[in-house]
Amino acid sequence: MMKKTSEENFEAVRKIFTEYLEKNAHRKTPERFTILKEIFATDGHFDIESLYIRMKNHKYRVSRATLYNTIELLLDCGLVTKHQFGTNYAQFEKSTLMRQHDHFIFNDSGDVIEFYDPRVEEIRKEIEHLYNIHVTHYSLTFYGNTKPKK
Amino acid sequence: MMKKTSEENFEAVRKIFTEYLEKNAHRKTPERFTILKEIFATDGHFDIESLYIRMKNHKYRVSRATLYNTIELLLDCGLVTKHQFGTNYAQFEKSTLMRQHDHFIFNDSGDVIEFYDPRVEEIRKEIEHLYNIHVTHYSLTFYGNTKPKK
DNA sequence: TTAGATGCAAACGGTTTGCAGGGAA
DNA sequence: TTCCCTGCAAACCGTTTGCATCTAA
Repeated sequence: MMKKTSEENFEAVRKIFTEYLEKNAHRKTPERFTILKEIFATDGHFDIESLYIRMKNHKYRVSRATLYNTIELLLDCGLVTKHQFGTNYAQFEKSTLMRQHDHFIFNDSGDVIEFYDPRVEEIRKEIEHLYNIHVTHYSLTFYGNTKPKK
Repeated sequence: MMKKTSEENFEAVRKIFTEYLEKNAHRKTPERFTILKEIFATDGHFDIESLYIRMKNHKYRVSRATLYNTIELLLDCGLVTKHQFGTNYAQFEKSTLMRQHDHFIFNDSGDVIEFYDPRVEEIRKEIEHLYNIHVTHYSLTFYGNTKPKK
């Protein structure tokens, strides 16, 4: 089976966003799609300020207000997820089609390792059952350093 | 075996703080111990602003700067832990002698359920081994609602 | 045509910083 | 007496809001 090209993948993403906007009677403005494209053109985590600067460098006329506005829509339709890694500003991550994952953050550099562990899902189910609650989202983050040499 | 009174427990806490201050050549100011006392006199999570207001209501002369300063010391000696529950302000929790626990946050009210699950520790060990890293701290938080009635 | 979206700048709110005065050692 | 710590207020910075203008529908 052929791997999808990133263009094809982005078309799928664009379609999800388009349908979300139509369904919720939001306008399909060029700004919104430009922001979507910029986010999906880069890997890793980002914050609003760095996205703003990146778009400015690409000569796009955009305001922070619109970035915050659009991120909100992208969160709502699940194309982007939000993290608060212990700092007082939010970081974001484009959603991938790959499975759920968690994070390890290096204390000094802020670098990120992503990992997956099925036991988190088991814990979630047990918590839901135990307290009769419904989990909408969660966050598991480990913080630390590279292991010191012996 | 008799349960310790809260006074006895607080004496233990005061001692930890005192020894920490002495060991690190920090002054044992009355403000620092008043803040410690105020924090341990109340249950649940708190943020700096509510602690500030609480102390003002108790007619203590205290500044936000000193609260931030002192909280930093309390974090450093492990008497307080810091959380960032998806908001853009920090919340704190006095350390208990009980075992490690994690959190469930109600989306609407912000209310907190604490729970413990040993599998988190297993995940931590595996992550450390897998990536050759050392975990200094971590955060597992579920967010959600009460289960809707059928 | 019009209500929703945008860019800009000011406002907001939690946190940090600068500084003169105060007090622990 | 020293210099760390305090209270106060201003600065800082990520985020939100108000508003005139623009534009998708």
